[in-house]
Amino acid sequence: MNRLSLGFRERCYELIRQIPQGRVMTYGDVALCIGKPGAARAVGTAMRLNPDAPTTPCHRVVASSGVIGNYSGKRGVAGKIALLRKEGVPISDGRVREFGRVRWRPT
DNA sequence: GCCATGGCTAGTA
DNA sequence: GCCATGGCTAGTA
Repeated sequence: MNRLSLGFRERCYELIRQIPQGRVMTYGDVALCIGKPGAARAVGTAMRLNPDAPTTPCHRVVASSGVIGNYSGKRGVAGKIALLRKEGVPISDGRVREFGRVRWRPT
């Protein structure tokens, strides 16, 4: 499947499937990486419509501030936090700690 | 086509 | 203020 033929949502999903366990990306970086700078909010929409969370790991996408952000999968934000913690992402007070180290960008 | 609705955010105050 | 989605309506054919 040629990635240029994929729609916005599929491009998002394909990208976030590359995020390693224990790491996160921001909505804005996802937008940037698929060539749609400024579409952070639309990335949120795509994540909301993710048909198979958490297999397609939309829980690994957080706000640019390090704040966890929303989650429409099982158990909502609590579920998102639980998944991330299980994967080794340090979280307290609703934000990712050591954000600089945990934040991931494709190489 | 228009409009409302969001898992948002850079940049002002 | 931005952008993809989805629902709905004029207004054409």
